[in-house]
Amino acid sequence: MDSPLFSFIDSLSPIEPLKSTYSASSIQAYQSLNITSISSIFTSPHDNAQKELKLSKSSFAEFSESEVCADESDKNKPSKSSNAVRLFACTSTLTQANQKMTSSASKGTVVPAEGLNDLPQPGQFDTGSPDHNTRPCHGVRSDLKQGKVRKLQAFQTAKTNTSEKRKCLFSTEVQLLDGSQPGKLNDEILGCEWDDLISATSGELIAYDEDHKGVQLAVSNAESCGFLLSKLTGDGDISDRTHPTSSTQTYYRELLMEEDQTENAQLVLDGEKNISSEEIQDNLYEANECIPTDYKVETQQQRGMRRRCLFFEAAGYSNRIMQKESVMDLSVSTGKGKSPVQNHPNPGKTPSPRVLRGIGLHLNALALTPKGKMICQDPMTSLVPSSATQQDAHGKLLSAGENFVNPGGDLLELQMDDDCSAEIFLENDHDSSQSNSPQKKRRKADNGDDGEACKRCSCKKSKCLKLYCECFAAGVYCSEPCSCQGCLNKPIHEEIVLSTRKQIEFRNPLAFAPKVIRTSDAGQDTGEDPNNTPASARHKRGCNCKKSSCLKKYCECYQGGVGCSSNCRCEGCKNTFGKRDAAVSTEAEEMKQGVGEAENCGKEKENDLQKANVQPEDHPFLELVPITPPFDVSSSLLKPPNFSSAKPPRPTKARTNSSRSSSKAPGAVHSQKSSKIADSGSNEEMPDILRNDASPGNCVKTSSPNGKRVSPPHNALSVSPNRKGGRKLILKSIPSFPSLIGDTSSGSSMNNSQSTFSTASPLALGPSEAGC
DNA sequence: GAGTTTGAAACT
DNA sequence: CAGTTTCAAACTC
Repeated sequence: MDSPLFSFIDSLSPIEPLKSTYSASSIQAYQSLNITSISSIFTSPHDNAQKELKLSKSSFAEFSESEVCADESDKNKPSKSSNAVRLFACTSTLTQANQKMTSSASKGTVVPAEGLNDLPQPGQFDTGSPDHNTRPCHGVRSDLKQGKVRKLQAFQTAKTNTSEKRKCLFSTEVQLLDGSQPGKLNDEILGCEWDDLISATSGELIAYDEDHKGVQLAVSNAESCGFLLSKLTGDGDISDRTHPTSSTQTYYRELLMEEDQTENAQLVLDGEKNISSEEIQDNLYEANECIPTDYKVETQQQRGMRRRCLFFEAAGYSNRIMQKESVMDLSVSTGKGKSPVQNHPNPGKTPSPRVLRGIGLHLNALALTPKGKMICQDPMTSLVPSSATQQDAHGKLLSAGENFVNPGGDLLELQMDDDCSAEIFLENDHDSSQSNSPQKKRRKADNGDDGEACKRCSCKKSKCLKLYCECFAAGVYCSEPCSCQGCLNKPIHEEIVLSTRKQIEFRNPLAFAPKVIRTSDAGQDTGEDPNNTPASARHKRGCNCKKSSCLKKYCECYQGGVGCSSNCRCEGCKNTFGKRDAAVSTEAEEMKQGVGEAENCGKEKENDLQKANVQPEDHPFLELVPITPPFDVSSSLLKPPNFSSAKPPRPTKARTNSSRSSSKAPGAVHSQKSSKIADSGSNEEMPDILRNDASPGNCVKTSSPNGKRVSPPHNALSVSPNRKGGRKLILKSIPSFPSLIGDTSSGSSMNNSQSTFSTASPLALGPSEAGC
């Protein structure tokens, strides 16, 4: 901070305080933002990826050169709005040179108007071509990141000028452009700058970056954008800002600390407060941001992934793991470890944030259906921090997957999609999605192995604004691969999409919730015993199959790789993953709790056997299924609120749940084990989700939510007295989740933030983002 | 690739 | 809330 650079920068930062403009715009953006943000959220990851790619490649180069110059000049003068972005990039270059800029909060004002303006104006980006999407995303993300950045910066005390930050953000691009710098930049990369920019927008901050020549922020920004969107949508943002959760703060602090903060004074900026939820999210992403330039690409992809991927959650989870374990890798690449994530002593925290991102529950469901395919794609990207090369990323992902116990299965799948993600995104970015092009799909399929990996719809009458549309249901924007007609599920129509989403959610709060809930155990189980996993997971609503005997994809349960449960109203159920009767019995047992355990065991065993027979061979996904838990986690973040508000989609389920819940205590399942207690009847679903979430992180595994069905025998957990051991377990997981998120703040804080989000933005795109 | 089947989603 | 219609995916040929 103190370094001459600082002073130098300060002198440089002629950039006028765009704050006002920026802040105003930013604010507006936030407020209105949701739309943009939403779009960003929904925007298919593909788009983002594309944009990023473009930027990284051609754009960067261009920017780097022309813009850089401009940047310098810009530094003194606010650049043009449109150019702002580029300028940022340029600035990034500058930043590279000077990167360390500290702007005090007071300086925050310094933020270059241009950049700020630009950033704040997501709309501009959006309007643009497919690229727009990316840009907007950046903007959004930048905003999101800003929060993070703020935190980081704040923590760092470093005060970077918004302009600088902007630069940084773009710098990442620049870096990309400049092949030479990447290495250095990587080190420097800090999402911070972006964050700073964002923060600047928010007005809070000031960020500064020190050395971070390049800023990968852009990448993180994209992600952050998603968060922002979610935040925005969620209102939570504001609330969060106003009331930063202790946990978040702590988290940020830690992040900051981890990063370079040591270098920078640990000042807490005003922004810190503001950071709150957003920051949290950002933090989550931060890891990504932090990731070295190399990761940038991946991160970008991740964006797309997030949006799209159902596995989002899983990805997030995996990311966590990745970060934790792989963090080292990242740090290595980055060299400086500025990325909080990497540095984070507490991997858990960082991961948790990501997990939060994973919010997109829907995705889970989708993911399930795709069976891994989808998962593969996005998750991969999302999971992978961002390695220099995708391949690396893959490797990382894989590694990450390995690391993940539960997610592991997911990870595998994720890997698959590298191709898909990249290509798809690229293609998707364009609006073409609407245009019917089965070919695209094919392509995806071809590329992704699983054509399904990438979600694509063929809607003709629904305009992709109904749950009929898989993309929409998954919380992702339609992309090129889609062969839909009259598609309105595009970033350009964010508002429409959001409003529609809200309507649907209003009608059915769980509409976008993951259809299949997996117990945390599932992952483990799957890993260990494929048989169990399926059992663990259950379709929330349950199916209503009559002719398919729950043996075809028509059956959502089957499609999701889960057995039918008491919630199902199917006739002649022959679900290989678990028959309804069995499920019912299991539930009954659960109801009985301890009492019927023995019986359940027997039944479950049978089920398991069946499953075992079927699953392994027939349903690879089962493994995938475990993924859901992670998603759930993320989803839990978003959705919990929703759930709270949400009405049980179907009374029947609710009923069952309620009955179950009765035994369980709502909410608070702070301790994992306590989770048992926790199940609140009301939240059964939520709990499940949460459970899932928690599971990944915690031990969910230990307890098998699945318990219901899965084999109680297998898991003592199942034994859980409560009607559904699995669920109980889930609850447990929930508590754990919070803990993961922020040890400091504790789950509660997290929960709050989450809840706010969820509530705030029905869209939540979290999912989409998460989505991947 | 076209047509049919299926069951969820949406509507009444 | 129940019944019907609409819709798009899944499936079949």
